[in-house]
Amino acid sequence: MPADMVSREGAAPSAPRPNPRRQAQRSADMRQRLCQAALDALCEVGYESLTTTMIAARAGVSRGAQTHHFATKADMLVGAFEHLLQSWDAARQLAFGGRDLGELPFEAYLRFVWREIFSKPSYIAALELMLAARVDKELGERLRQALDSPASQRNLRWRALLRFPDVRKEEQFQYMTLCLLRGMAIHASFNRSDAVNEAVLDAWIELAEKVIAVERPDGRAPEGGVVSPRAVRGHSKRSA
Amino acid sequence: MPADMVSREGAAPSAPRPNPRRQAQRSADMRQRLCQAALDALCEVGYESLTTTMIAARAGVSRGAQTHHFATKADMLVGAFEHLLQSWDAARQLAFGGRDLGELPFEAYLRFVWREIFSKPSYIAALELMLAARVDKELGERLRQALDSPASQRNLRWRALLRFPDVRKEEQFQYMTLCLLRGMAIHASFNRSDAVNEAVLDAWIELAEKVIAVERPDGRAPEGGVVSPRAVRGHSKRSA
DNA sequence: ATTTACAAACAGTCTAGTCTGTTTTTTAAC
DNA sequence: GTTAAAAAACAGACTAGACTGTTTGTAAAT
Repeated sequence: MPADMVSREGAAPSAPRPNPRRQAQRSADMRQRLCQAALDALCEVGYESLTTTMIAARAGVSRGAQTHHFATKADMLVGAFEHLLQSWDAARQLAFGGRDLGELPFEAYLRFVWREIFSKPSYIAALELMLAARVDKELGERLRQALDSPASQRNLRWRALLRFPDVRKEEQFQYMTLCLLRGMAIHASFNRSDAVNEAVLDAWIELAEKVIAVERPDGRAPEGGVVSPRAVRGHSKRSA
Repeated sequence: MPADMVSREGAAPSAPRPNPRRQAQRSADMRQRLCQAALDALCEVGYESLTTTMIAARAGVSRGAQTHHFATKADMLVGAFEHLLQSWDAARQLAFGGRDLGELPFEAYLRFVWREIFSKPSYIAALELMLAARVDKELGERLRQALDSPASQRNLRWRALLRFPDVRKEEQFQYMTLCLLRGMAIHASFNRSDAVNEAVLDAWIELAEKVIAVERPDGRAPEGGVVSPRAVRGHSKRSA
C-alpha cells in the first residue's frame, strides 16, 4: 500500500488523482457532509421549514449532488437521523470508552445522557422526526429500523448499568427514565426555566437510587431492607 | 321605543347591548367549527402537512370566511390550541365536576389524565405545536400565553391533590409526573407497544404513592415508616 | 468505455395571504 | 315603524413564491 494519504488533502472542486479507493471515500465524505448539514438545518429551522434545497446549500454542494446521494427527502431525513445516532455513540465512546458501565454510578450515567444527548437541540430535532413519523408511515418504519440496533444496544448498556435481578422491573425502570428524559427535553425546549429541569433531574436521581438500592441485591443493599425506610424518606438536597 | 340609550354610551367601545346576540353567536359558532376542524386536521395529517385550505374545507366553510376570523395561519393554530385546552377542561369537568381533588386518590387522577389527555392523538398534536414553537418564536409566545392561565390552574389542582407540606418538593413531583406523561405520550406515538406504557404508568403510580406517603403527613402514613420496606419492594402487578 | 459523481435548470404542484365582490346583520335616521 | 347607511360575515378567485423530484448535461474515476 503506497503512502497516498498525502493526496487526501485539497479542495472539493478538483482533485485529479488516479487513486484507487478514492471513489468510495469521496462518496462517504459527501454523504457525511449532507447528513451533518441536514441535522444542523433541522435543529435551526425545525422540521416544518426544512427543505432539501436549504440542506444542499448548507453543505455547500449542488442539488444535483444531493439528489444523487439521497434521491428523496425521506432518504435525507433518515440519513440525518442515523448521523445523529452515530454522534450519540461517539459521545458515549468519548466519555466512557470501553469502560464497564456496571462500575459507574447511576447518577453519573444519567447526568451524562441528559447533558450530552437529551438536553441538546438535536434531541428535539429527533423528536420532531419521531412525531412526524406518526403520519408518515414509511418514514416511521425507516426510523424505527434505524433505531432498532441502537435500541437493543441501549438495552444491553442499561442491563450492565442496573443489573436488577428482576429483568422486567429493570426494563420498566429503564423506560420510565427514558420517558422522563424525553419529557424533560420538551419542557426545556418549550419553557424557559432550566432550573425546574435540574431540580427534576436531581429528584429523579435520588428517587432512582433508592429504587436501585432496593431492587438490586448489591453489596450495600441487603434483602432485609434495613436501608429502605430511611432511604425512601431521606430527600436531602443534592448539591448538583 | 326600547331602552337603547345604552348604545349612545361613552365613546369607542361600540358594543350594542339591547338584544342582538345573533351576530356574535354566528361568529362564535364559526370560530368553534374552524378550531375543531383545525385540531382534527392537525391530529390526522400532522403539523407539517397542515394547510389552511384543508382546515377550511374540513370545516365546510369558504376560505374567505376563514381568513375573516383567523387572518393568519398562526392565528388558526393558536385557536386550535386554545380549543384543545378547553376540551381538557371539559373532560375534567365531566369526570370530577366540582369535586374536591383532595379526596381523590392520586392513582385515580393520574389514570384519568393519562387516559383522557396524554394518551390521545390530540396531545401529540399539542406537542407538535410546542416543538414548532421552538423556531417560530411568535407562535411560541402566543402558545405560552394561552397556556398561562391553564397552567396556574393546574398548579392549584395539584396543590389540592397532593398537599405536600414542602411546596418545593410538591412542585418537583408535579413536574416530574408531567415530564413522564409527556415522554410516555411520545413513546406511545412512536413505538407500537402500549404494554410498556401501561407497565410504566403502573410502576410510577406505585412509586409515587410511596413518595406521597412519605412527603405528606396524612392519616395513613406514619412517620416511623413501618409501611415503607415492604411497600417499596412490593411491585405486585396492578389490575388496572 | 462505462459507471459513478456532480451540476444546474426545469416543471408541476401547492400554499398563505390578498383582494374584490355578495349577503346578512346592525345601527341610525326619518 | 320603515328604511337607508354601515359594518360585519361570508365567498371565491388570484398571485407570487417556494418546494420536491426529474431531467439533461459534464467531469471524474474505474
